[in-house]
Amino acid sequence: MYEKKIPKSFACGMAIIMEIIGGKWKSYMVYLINKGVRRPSELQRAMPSASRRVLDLQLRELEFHGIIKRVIYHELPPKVEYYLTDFGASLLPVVDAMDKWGEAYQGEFEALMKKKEEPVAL
Amino acid sequence: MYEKKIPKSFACGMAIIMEIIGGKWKSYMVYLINKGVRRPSELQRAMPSASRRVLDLQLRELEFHGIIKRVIYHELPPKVEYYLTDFGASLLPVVDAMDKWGEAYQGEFEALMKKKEEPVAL
DNA sequence: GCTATTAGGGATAAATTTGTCCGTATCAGA
DNA sequence: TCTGATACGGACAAATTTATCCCTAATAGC
Repeated sequence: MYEKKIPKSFACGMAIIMEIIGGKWKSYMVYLINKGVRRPSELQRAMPSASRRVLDLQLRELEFHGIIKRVIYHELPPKVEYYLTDFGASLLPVVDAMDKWGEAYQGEFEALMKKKEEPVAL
Repeated sequence: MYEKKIPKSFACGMAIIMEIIGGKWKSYMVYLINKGVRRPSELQRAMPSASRRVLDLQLRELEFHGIIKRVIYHELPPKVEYYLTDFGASLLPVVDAMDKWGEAYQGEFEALMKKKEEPVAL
């Protein structure tokens, strides 16, 4: 996956959940997989700005961390589906809270950021 | 702060909250500041494994994003205190949920990771 | 024969984050 | 005078994450 050189220390709860869903698209993938978007190609269509390579890598990590389970159908063209494990499902309330906060405060956040750009009055 | 080359797109709520507390120590700092650990030197003593430089950088970003407010006392030796803004305080339930999840599932997570290291039976 | 679909890896580059080291300045105390 | 505390920034290096490009392999459709 990549040999880490700095040991991770999971001193607080945040460090653990960040290790798991800290990737750029991971939390959104958990969200989508739970919504029934199961196949890699579907996931990519749902997140067009994510590169397919990175989605694959992050799916591997979610699988490695026990959040999702990969089900392989031996068909052609290949078919794979991802499902949340029970462990992964336990994340849903948290992911949901994060998403809800983001939706609720997006306006305020963007307004704040916009103010930074305004020229300072003289 | 650093000129970003890849534009951020905040298509979903998760992306926003990740932008804000995605840094390695940010969520923990929000947590600590709320607990009353206000001065940079105190924060560092509370997180000895974080480098002071990075704490400063991430404090700047939290301030930039409107999460914390810096109060400067014009004294010597210098004194600075950080406080959560109202906007920052709105994050608390989410940060708390993340932390609680981490604490609750740390055992399960580590057990899962440990299994990966076990030799496969033949 | 081309093209597209499917899932994914190898190699590598670019972007970003984190860390290290040193320097500014001021005052207090040994 | 030397050391330590305080807060912070510059310059740079190292680690990590994300992105780009190209490859495999089987089948359906034109």
